[in-house]
Amino acid sequence: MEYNFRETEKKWQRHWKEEKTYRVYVDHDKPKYYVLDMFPYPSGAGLHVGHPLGYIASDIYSRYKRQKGFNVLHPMGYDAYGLPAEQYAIQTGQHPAITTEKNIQRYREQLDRIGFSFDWDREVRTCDPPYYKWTQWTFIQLFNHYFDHKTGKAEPVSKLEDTFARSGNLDVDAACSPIDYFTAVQWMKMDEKEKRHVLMHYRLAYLADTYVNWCPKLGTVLANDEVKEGFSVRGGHPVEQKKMKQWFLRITAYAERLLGGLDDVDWSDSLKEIQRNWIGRSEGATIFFPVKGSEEDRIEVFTTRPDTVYGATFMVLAPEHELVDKITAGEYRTEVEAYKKAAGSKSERERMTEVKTVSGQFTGGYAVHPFTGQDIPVYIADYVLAGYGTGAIMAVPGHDSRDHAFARHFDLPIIEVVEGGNVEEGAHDDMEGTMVNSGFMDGMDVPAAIRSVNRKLEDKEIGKKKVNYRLRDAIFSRQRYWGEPFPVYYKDETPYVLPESELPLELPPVDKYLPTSEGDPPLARAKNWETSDGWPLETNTMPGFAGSSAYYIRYMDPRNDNRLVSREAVEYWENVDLYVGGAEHATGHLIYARFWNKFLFDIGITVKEEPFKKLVNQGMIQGRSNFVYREKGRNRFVSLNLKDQYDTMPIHVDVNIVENDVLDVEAFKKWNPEYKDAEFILEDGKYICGWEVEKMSKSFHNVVNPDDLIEKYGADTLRLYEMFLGPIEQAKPWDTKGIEGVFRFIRKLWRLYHDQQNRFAVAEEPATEKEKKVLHKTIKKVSEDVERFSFNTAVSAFMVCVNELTDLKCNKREILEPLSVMVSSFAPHIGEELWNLLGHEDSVALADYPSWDEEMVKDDMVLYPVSFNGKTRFKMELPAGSSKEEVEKQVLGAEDAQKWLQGNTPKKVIVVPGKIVNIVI
RNA sequence: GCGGAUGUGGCGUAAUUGGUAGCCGCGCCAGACUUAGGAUCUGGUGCCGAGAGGCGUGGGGGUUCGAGUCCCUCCAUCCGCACCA
Repeated sequence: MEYNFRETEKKWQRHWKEEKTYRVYVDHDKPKYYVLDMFPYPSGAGLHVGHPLGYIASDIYSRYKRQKGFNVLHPMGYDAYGLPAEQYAIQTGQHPAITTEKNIQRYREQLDRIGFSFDWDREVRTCDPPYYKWTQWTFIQLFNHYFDHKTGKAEPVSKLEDTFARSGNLDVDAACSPIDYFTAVQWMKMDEKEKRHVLMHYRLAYLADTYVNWCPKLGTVLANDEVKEGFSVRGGHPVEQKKMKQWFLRITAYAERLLGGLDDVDWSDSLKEIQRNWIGRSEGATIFFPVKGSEEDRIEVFTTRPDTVYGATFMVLAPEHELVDKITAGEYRTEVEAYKKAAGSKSERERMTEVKTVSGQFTGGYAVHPFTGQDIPVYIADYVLAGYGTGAIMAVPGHDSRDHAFARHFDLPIIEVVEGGNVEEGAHDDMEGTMVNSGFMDGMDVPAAIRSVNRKLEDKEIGKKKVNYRLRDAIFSRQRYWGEPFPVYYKDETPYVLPESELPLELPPVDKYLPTSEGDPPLARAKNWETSDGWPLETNTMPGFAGSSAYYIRYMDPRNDNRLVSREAVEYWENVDLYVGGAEHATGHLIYARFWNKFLFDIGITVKEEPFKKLVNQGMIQGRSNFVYREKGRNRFVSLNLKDQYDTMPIHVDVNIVENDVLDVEAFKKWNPEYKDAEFILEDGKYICGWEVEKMSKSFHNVVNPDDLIEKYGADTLRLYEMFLGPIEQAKPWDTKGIEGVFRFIRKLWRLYHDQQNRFAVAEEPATEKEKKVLHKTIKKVSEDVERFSFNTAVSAFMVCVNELTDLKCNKREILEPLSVMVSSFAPHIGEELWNLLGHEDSVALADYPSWDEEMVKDDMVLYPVSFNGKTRFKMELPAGSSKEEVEKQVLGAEDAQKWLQGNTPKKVIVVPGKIVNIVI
C-alpha cells in the first residue's frame, strides 16, 4: 500500500471548502499581506498546464505568509467580458452570459482540483451588475473630473466651472484637448449645450472625434495596446484608421505621474522599461512658424532639438493637419488632395511596410522662419504622424536622418548647424559639436544652445520649452455587445451621465449580437434603450480593461453595495503586496490599472498611489511538440534516426500518445482514421519521434491538460513539478516525463512517516544532531528561497532533505512535524494529511512556520578544495574554526601538496577561511 | 534601427557576495528483486583519454592568486517598441 493521493486530496479539498479554511477578514491584530493573481478570462478551452503556473507560485507564497503570521488576502475572480464569448454568440445565438457562466464553472472545477487557498467568498466577475455598478460609477467620476496641473491631481469639474465664470480659461492650467481662450463674459454668455461642449475638452472621460484603430472584421475600434503591427491582438484581423466619435480616457494627464511612480515599485527592470517606452517622454520645445501671407495662422511644431532651428529649411505637416487646406496654393490643390487621399486609404500595415520609401507633396505654401525671416516651403508627408506632438515638424535635414532623406528626394537645401559631421553625406544627429550658422547660438555647445534658444523663444513669445509624450489617450468605446454599458444618455446630442442612484445600468437583451443595418452597435437593437424621460442611452460599451482596472480594490470589500470599497477595508488592505501574472499586460492592463488607481487616489477612494507594490511575471510554459516522419506520397512513417534515408516530411503528433519520445503505434493508428493502415519503419523495434519547443497550442497537438496529470499523479505532484521546472520568471518547455521524479518524492516523503505496512509510525524520541542539522538546513534554505521566489530550488531542497532523512532512517516527530508544515505550502494536501496524522485538529494552514537555529546550520568540518594556480588538485577536511595560518600549515604539510609542489616553494598561499585554499607556484 | 532579457551535460536546471562548475530531477548504463516490467530498490553517468591527465559555462580578449559570475568585443535566440520629430 502506498500513499492514496486521490482519496486524500479529495478529502481535504472538501474539508477546506466546508470549513472555509481560507476565509479572511480585516484583523487589526495581524499584519496584512495581499497576494493577487491576474484574474483569468474564462475561455472555452479550459486551463492547460501553463495557466496555473503563476497561481501555484502565488499560492505557495500566500500559504507561507499565512504560516509566518500574516493575515493574507488571496482572492480569485473572472475577467468575464470579452470577445470570444461574443463571437460565439454571433455564431450560435447563445447569450454570452450563458457561455461565460459555463466556462467559469469549468475553470472553477479545474482550479479547485489544484488545491488553492483562495477565499472564494470574495470572488468577483466583471460582468455581474453589482460589480460593474462600480465600473460605471468610476466612469461617472472620471467624467466629472479634470486634471489640474497646478494641484497635480484630479479636481471636480464644478471647480473648473467656477473658475470659468470668474476669469474664463486664460489662467487655467489643466490637461485638455486643443481649445481657444475665452473670457468669463464669453463663458457666461454660453448656453448649457455650449458650456458642456467646452467642458468636454477638460473631462478625464471625454467624447471626441478622432482617428481611431478600426477593425472591420471585429466591427469595433481598438486601443493602441490592442493593435500590434497593424493587426488586432485578439484574432489577428487587419486594422485601419477611421475618423469616429468615441469616448476617451485622458490617461495622458497622468503621464508624468505614471512615469514617476515606476521608481517606487518593485517590478522587473524590463517591465518598467517597457512602460517607460510606452509613455515615451521627450523634452523639447514648441515653436510657432507664421504662415506666409496670413495674419493669424501659425504652424506649431514640436522638436526635441530647438538648437537646430537655424537648420530648418522646410516644414512638413501630417496629411490630416488642419492647416493643410488653408496653406495649399490653388495650383497644387489637385496633387495635395490626391496625396491626402492616398495616405488616408493606407492601412496601418501598409504604412509600416513603406517606412523606408520617401513620399510627400509640396503644398505651394510657405512659412516664415521665426529667426531668419526667410520663406521656407511647406510639404505634407505621411512620415509625420497626426497623433504625435503637433502633427507638424520643422525639418532639419542636416541633423535628422528622415528629414535628410526627404530633402535629398525633393532637392531641398541642407544647412549644417552643428559641427562634427558631413551633412552632405548624411544627417549628423549627435549632441556633440559646436553650433555654426546659427546666429546668436554660434560657438555654443548643444546643451547651452538649447538653454539659450528656449529662453529666446519665451522672450519673443514664439514658442516655449515643452515635454511631450508618446502615450495617447485611451479609446474607451467599443462597438460591441458583451461589455459594460456606459451610464450615459444624450439630450439633443449632448452627453450627460446618469445619476448614481440609477446604477447599475444593466446590459439589455438584444435579438442579435450584430451591428444594426445602419452600422450602429448591437445595443442600438435593444428595446426601450433610453432613460425614463425618453432620452437615448449610449450604445457603445466599455472595453475589456474597464472591468480589470480596479478589481483588486473590489476584492477588499466585494459585497459592499454603497461604496466601491469601505474606508476600513481599504485602509487595512491598502494595495497589492505581490501581484503575479504575465508580462503581456505590460502596456495594457498594468498601465490602465495604475492610471485608474491614481485617479481613485486623487478622489480619496484608494490610499496608495501605486496599486501593485511588487510584481512577478511568470514565464510562459512552452509546448514540447513531437513529430513523426511520413514518407512523401505514402502512408509509411520512418523513425527519427532513419528518416534521412527516405524522402520524408515531419507531421505533428499528439504528445499524449508519445512517451519518452517513443510513439505508441497502436494509439497512433487510432488517433486519426487516415493512419489506420499506416506502416512503420522502426529502429530497435521502436518508433522514435523527433521533438521541438513551440508555443503550447491545439494546432501543434502539444497541449497538456492539468486534469489528466492530477488524475494520474495528484495535485501536489503537479504543483511541485510546475515549480520544479525552473525559475518562475523564465520561459521553459513543458515535458511531462520529468514529473515522475517529484511523484517519487511525494511517496518517499510519505514513507518517512509510515512503516513498511503503510502504518503511521512517528517516534517521539529526541532527534540526533545529524537529523536536526538536516532539518535546520532545510528550513533555512526553503525559507530564503521562498522569500526570493526561487521555488524550483526550494523543491530541490525538499528532495535533498527527504533523501537524507531516508538515509538516516529518521522518523522522529521533532523533525517530521516542522517538515510537514514547510511542505504544506507547496503540497498542501499531503501536508495537511501528515499534520493531521500527527494529531493536530486545526489546519496546517495556520500552523507556525518553523524557524532555524543558525548554530545548527554550521558545519564542524570544512572540506577545503586545494588548488594550485587556480586548478583544484585535492581536497582536505579541516575543523571549521581553523585559523588561516593553521589551514596553510596543514595543507602544505599534506602528502598531496608535496606531490603538486614538486619541490618548489609556493610564491603565495591564499586561504579563504571556510572556502578555499589556492597555492601559487 | 532602438531598448530589454537569455546563452551551463542528451534534457529541465543549480552554483544568493568573484572561491570545489554541474546540486536536484529526467533520460541513459549496470546490477538486485521479479513469470514479467513502462513497478520498486542500489550504484554509475560533463567531454576526451586505457591511464596519468587534459579540456570544459555561446566565440574572442581583459582584470584577478582565482571568473559561469566583473569589464570590452563579437555571435545566436527570445521579447518589447518602431517614420515619436
